[in-house]
Amino acid sequence: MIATPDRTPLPRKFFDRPVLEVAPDLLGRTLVRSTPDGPIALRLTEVEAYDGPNDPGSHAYRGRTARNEVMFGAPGHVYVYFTYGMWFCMNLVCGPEGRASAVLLRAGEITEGAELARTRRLSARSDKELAKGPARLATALGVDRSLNGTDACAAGDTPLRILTGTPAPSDQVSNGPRTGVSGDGAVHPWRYWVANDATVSPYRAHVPRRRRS
DNA sequence: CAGCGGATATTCT
DNA sequence: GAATATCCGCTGA
Repeated sequence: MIATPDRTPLPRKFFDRPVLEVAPDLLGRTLVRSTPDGPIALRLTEVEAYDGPNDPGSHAYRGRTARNEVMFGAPGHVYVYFTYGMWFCMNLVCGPEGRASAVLLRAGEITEGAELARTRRLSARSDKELAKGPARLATALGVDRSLNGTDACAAGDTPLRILTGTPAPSDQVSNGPRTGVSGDGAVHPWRYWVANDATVSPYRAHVPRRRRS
């Protein structure tokens, strides 16, 4: 069989599957962010699955709101949320439509456009840290709320798409509890990462923080 | 290196 | 009012 062309975007049917199938299958794939200043490419090394109605850790667990409405739409679209008053995080909506499941993109290795990513991540002490964490990943790629609802499967020079590429071999994929998730949602081992990869973010258990007076 | 406080939108109570 | 799918800069070992 002829090798798949490297720049082919993943089709919508890739995302129209249960989120627990899609999440590990995304590891090793390349995300391309096209900007007026040039492209940035990222090899995904860490993701987390959120399964709408069955998942207390999901933004969609308590139903549809203005913030999470993209999760209830078609697979293959980008859900961007703003958190802790400062940061953006990006997800890819999975199937079936209406289930409100999505994969949070937590970390990756910048493989193209590192110079551009560095200008957005001035605090990074090495290139390994450019996208080591979900908010860092979104910052490095210049992703904000204006891209919420973007179709990652559309043809042409779109702002965001995932290339077919080659997934990480399953024997190199590890999984465990999700980062920063509390309560009943913490029991699910739905964080997936490429084993022994230096760009994977450190695990942090959920810690409630006292509010300032 | 570990620990902790600050920033403060969005949602739920 | 309180918690959260986070990160950064400072403090002290």
